[in-house]
Amino acid sequence: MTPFEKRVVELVRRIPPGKVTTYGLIARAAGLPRGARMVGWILNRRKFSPDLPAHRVVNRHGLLTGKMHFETPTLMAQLLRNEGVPVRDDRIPDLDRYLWIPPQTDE
DNA sequence: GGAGTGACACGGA
DNA sequence: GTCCGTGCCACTC
Repeated sequence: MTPFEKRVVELVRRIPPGKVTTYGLIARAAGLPRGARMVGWILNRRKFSPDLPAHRVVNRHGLLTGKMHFETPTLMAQLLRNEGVPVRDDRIPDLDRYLWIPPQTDE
């Protein structure tokens, strides 16, 4: 459990329902501006824990790239819709509208 | 030690 | 909006 992983988990847990954020933003907020891939890697290891709403994390295009890593390929989009986030064709049309900017934890 | 890979981002066409 | 090439950090052969 590296400090970076902790920050990523903390940030993801802080994402309010009905909102989503991107790997790049989380990576940057966690202190690794170029570590977007690491975020996905960490979430993949942590899988989908109740304390880790990974379904609220999408890529910069609003595409649900991580859906394949959930219990079912449709679970991710299902959870988002359940929180009020419209999902069309495995992506969020109005991403900018539901985007949540994570706070800097790199103090 | 080196090469390949991944839930990505960015710039250019 | 899309596709392609490059850079990024950490992990696994």
